[in-house]
Order: sequence, then structure tokens, then C-alpha cells
Amino acid sequence: MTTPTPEAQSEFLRAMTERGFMHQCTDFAALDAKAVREPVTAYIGFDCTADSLHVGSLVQIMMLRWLQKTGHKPIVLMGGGTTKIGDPSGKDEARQLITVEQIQQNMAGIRSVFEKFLTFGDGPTDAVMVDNAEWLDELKYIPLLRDVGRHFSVNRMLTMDSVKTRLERDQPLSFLEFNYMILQAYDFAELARRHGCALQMGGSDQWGNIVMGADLARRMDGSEAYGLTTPLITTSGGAKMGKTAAGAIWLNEDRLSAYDYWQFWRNTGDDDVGRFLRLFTDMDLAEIARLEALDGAELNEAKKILATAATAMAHGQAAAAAAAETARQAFELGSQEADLPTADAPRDQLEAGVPAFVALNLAGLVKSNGEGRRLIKGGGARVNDKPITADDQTISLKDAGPNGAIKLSAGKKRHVLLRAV
RNA sequence: GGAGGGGUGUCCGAGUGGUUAAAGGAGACGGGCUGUAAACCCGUUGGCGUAGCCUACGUUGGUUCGAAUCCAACCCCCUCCA
Repeated sequence: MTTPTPEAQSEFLRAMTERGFMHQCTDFAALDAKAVREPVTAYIGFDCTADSLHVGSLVQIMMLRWLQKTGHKPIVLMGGGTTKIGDPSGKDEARQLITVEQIQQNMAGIRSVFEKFLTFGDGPTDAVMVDNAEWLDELKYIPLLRDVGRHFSVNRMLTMDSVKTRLERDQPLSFLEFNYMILQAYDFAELARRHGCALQMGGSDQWGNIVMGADLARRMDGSEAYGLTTPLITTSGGAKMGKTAAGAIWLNEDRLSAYDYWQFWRNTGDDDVGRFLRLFTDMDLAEIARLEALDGAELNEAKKILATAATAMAHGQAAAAAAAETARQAFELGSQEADLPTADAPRDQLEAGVPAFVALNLAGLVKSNGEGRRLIKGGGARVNDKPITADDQTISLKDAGPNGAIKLSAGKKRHVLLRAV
């Protein structure tokens, strides 16, 4: 591994270093030279444990995007095969195995996310998506691991005399207990063969796996193989990115609305604005430097720009502009006309009037009536921007504005228009 | 295969017969201060139209007036030995 140097010659590595993507690289200078000389094919693997990706993977996605933008070819490797085993790194307990059908479904969901960020096709720098089940399944290795391998505890195997002595004598220990590593490494070798892939990228937690892969590709076929990792991106508060109230910040619309996605970025901490602009937008570095230098409350302008740019990438320009406008109306004008998220409630119920805590529940702002009551007691609930003081205060169609909807709020940031149907 | 330890709410983690809807912490939500930020302070944090009732401490049974707590069987995890 070589220390990344700021004076990269290739456009790709220059972007990586300057924008803060670079953490470790197996051979920075050689990779840099290669990237200057010719288009490099590189891949990042994604597992299929969920049907969408969230902000935690965004650094990786953006890295592929830059790769493509700077004239190289990205491969998105879906871990259809490896997901059947589960990555042990960073996990303190074994994960539940998920079904093959589930994996297929998840893969389809993830594919739709990527189409927003990369250009797919058959051209020399078009992105391609491949599934490692294509080659791993043929090995007939996975059925064995699923059925038999799960019953063996590595912890225990390591304590066995035969193994222990080998470790103590510093002799190589191969195979069964390192299945995931082996299969992942095999991916690199296979991609090098099939697609001429020369670079694997990933988060710093994947460093071990990536180095193994590059090694294997080199040994098996003498392929030119490099690895590169990004730093773990946390907020300045030290928290992992992408976890909030509702859980993860998903990248697709049906898991998280464009408006909420916009809000996520809008609420970026002061200290993170510059870093996030570099990582998560395509914006020019000079412009970012200017925005980052803004002081105090002015920094809010930079956050809005960040939010709109990031949202445009995941949800499209129009959705981003709409989210920004909705936010402006809701926060800066306090208007009810805003295009806020809506919820439906039966007309007869609303006509008769329901207690406020039930209305909050209907609007989806709280998960139970009890939570609604608590919210009201805590002073966080409002109808049409007026605080609700008693939890049995009646909400009915009389509270509806000119557009026929009742605006309910939980706290300052969460608003819903309740409509009768 | 043998011996021991353990499975508690979103998570971590106390709790070894009753006043335990279950300490404490984290997280989350709400309020205050602000700039829709951070930090800090305060409150809330199973469900039910709140009255008491219901549901909850791996699963299923049992003992008891009463069980997260005792017993049995089963499932899962861990540690040590072979």
C-alpha cells in the first residue's frame, strides 16, 4: 500500500483525493499511471440484504460515478452469491440467512437506484451490472456452505489443536473458515477475466477482502489488479451516516420521499457541509470552497444547495426543486398551500370530528394513540400551525383550509396534510 | 461427544418469588436555546378514547394465592475440554 499523494496525474485519482474519497490504495502510483494511459475498468460489490440502498452506500456510488465521468468503466457487482453466505466483517454475531427469492427481489430494487447515478449500456465506458451468483453458483459451493458450513463455528475451529499449532508456527491457514473472503476474492479474479476489470474499490472495512481479491487475481491469471478504499464517512458528531428516526435514509422514492431525502441533507451539521458537498455532489471544487466559507446562519444557503443537488441526483431535478420549494413554503413562509406529504382519512370520520390524538395517528405522524397523547402533552402537536392544547380537542373538516386539507404538525419539521376521502 | 454459562423492551444492560410495564445507559421523539445545525438543559419513550384492563423478559408446559425470577422439556448462542 502506498500513501495517496495529492499530485495525482489522472483525472480520476485527482478527483478522488481532492474530494475526500481516498483512504487506502494498493499501489497509487501504478494505478494513477494506468488511469492516464487507458480506461480502467473497476468494480464495487454491493450485497443484497435489503431491497434498496441507503445513504451509507452513497460514497461508493458516487465513486463509481466519478469513475465513469472521468472516462473509465464502472462495474456494479451484485452479491447475489455472496449474500447467501453473509459478510462476517464488522458483525458481532452471525446473520440470519435470507432466502434466494428475497435476494432476487432485493437485487431488482437496487438496480433501479443505480440507474439514477450511472449510465448503463454497451459502450466502452458504460456501466454494467453483474451478479456474482453467475459464477459462484456454478461452483456448487454455496449449497454446501449453506447446508453444512453454517454448523461449524470458526471460534471453535481456531481452538482446535491442529489449527492452533499452525497459527502459532505462522504457517498459512487456508480455506473453510474464510469462505466469504475466498469467494469475494474470487469475484475479482472472475471480473478480471470476464470484463478486464483491474480495480476494486470499497469502504475501508473491505480493505482486507479487497487486498485478498487483488492478490488472487494476480496469482491466478497474472491480471493487473489494484484496490482502493474510501474512509468511513461519519458525521462530525461521530455517528454513522444514514441512520435517523425512521431508520435508514433510503435512496429510492418508495422507501423515502424526495422531500424527506431533501430534508435529511438540509439538516446536515455545520461542520459537515463542505465535506458532504465534495463527496455527494458533482459541484465544482472552487464553488464548494466558497460555500463552505460561509459563516453562521449563511451556511444554511450552502445546506440548501447541498440538499437540492443531492436530491436531484437520486430523484431527479424536478423532484429536488419541488422539495426545496415545499420546504421554503413550510419553513420560511409557514404557508398551508405547500405541497406537503398528504395522508387520507375516511370522510365520515372527519365530518363527525375525531379527537386530536386520533387525527395525528390517522395522519401517520405518530404510531399509536398513546404516542399522540404524549406528543400533545409535550406541546409538540399543532393543527394549522396552532398548538393543540388538549388531547381530546376535536379535529374535523371545519379545520380544513381552502384546499380541503387539515395541516397537522408534529414538531417543527414534520407536517402532513390530512385529506378526507 | 463431555462440562459449564447465557437468551430481558429499538439496542446495550440490571433484575433470582409479590409494590416490576421491568433500574441504568444509548438511540429516538417532543420542548427550550438557535440558524430547520452542533453543543447544552428539560420532558417523553408497550397497547387500548387513560378507566382499569390487555400484551410483554427464547418456546411450550408445570409449581404457586402470585413467576422475568422456581421446575421440566425443547430451540438458539457462547466458553472450556476431546
